[in-house]
Amino acid sequence: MAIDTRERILDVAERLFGERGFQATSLRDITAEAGVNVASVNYHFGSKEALLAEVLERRLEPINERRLELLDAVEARAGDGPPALEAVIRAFLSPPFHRQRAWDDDGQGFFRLVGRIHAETNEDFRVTFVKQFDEVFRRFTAALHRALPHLDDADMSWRMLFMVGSMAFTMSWGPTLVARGPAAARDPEDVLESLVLYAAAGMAAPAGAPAALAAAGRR
Amino acid sequence: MAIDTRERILDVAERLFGERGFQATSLRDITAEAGVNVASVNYHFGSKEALLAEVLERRLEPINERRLELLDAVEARAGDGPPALEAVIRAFLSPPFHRQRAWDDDGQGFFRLVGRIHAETNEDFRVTFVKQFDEVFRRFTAALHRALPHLDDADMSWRMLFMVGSMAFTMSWGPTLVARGPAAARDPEDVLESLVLYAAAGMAAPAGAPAALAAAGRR
DNA sequence: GTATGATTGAAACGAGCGTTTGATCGCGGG
DNA sequence: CCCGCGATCAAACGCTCGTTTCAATCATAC
Repeated sequence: MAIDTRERILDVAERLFGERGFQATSLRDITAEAGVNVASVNYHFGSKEALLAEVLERRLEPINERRLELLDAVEARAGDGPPALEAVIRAFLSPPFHRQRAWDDDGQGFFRLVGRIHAETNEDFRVTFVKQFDEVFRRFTAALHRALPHLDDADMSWRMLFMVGSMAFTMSWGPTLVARGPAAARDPEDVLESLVLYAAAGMAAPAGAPAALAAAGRR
Repeated sequence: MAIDTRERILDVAERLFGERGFQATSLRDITAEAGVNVASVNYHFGSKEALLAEVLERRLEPINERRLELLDAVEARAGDGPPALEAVIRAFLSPPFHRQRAWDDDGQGFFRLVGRIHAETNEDFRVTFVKQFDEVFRRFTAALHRALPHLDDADMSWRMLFMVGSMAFTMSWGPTLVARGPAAARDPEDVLESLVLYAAAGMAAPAGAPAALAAAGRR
């Protein structure tokens, strides 16, 4: 049919990967729903894995670009001083949320996919996946170090992992939570704001006592 | 062979599900490595899905029991007053970590599996999975409400999702992070402590402004 | 020692998977 | 007009999957 076969495949794949996961979605599911031939995936993308990579890249590239733009603005505003913690965190967290106007949007496919992708796939894919975030992580780590000089490298690494975890989990389970607990239903924009406040407070928490000492004190 | 076929299958399944994910692990992988017949999985457990359920239950039941025990102690200590926030959070977060003495432990299989399982599987399984946490969630929600009276139901739901997200993500990616970034390598016990501090600070963050108002103010 | 019921074993089943093939279509340039 | 080529199609390939079958084996109670 053919307005653009490639684009149709990418759209459907994004949604189905998000809904069911990568492994559980077959190329036949995707192509049937997109109204194209099975062979077209391998013709246009080469393989199922390559399709996943392209689905992710199509969305992640603009998101990571936007993150860096926002961080540039925050750092410019800060001049030589430390950047504002909350602003740095907002620069990191807001871009993926801004595709998601409502919880049942079309964007939901990608939203959930990003949440999922962190837990699925094998170790090799993780490495490839992480590489796409290389610059983003370097820049944000540096900015956060300036905003939070009391944290050492290890503390910072773990806290960033905590932050990304909250984000990924929210993207993956948010729709489920909203669908089942009416009390929790809120604008995605408000959830983002809530997440920014939470992460900023967590990041700014006092550093834990050094390893061995703290452990000895507790036991 | 045969000390206990059931147990051997559960052990190997736990590790492989953790390493590769549920869908990506075949019963033939599991049974070959356990040195048992393929048919024994269906004989002892009924199906692959039922095997997963039992793998999870074997570990989660004692973990959730321990969580409630610890919460009982915290609440007893608090008497009629509000329980200590950090203690409540530690009661929730510490049990799954205490199976994990080192990052390359045998316990790692389950550790990573729990992280993975939150993002894998289909919507139906999620519902079943969540039910196992019903009491735990109710009890901890109530305790946290007492410790943090300034949060409404929606705020609390989302912040608990954030907390669980940090935990799950740490369990899933912690080993990867440690393996690749030597700076981040720390005792799991210290990472737990770091996570408790982070989550307590995040939970205690001021409540966001009401939805529409905050949005209007920002835009 | 033999009957009995639980467990294990080798083999096969049918279905679904990702991928490949080779014919066919549609269309813009010579 | 038709040639050439990218795009599409139906069909098939080879493989792996979860599950089932049914005979062989084992442990136990009589």
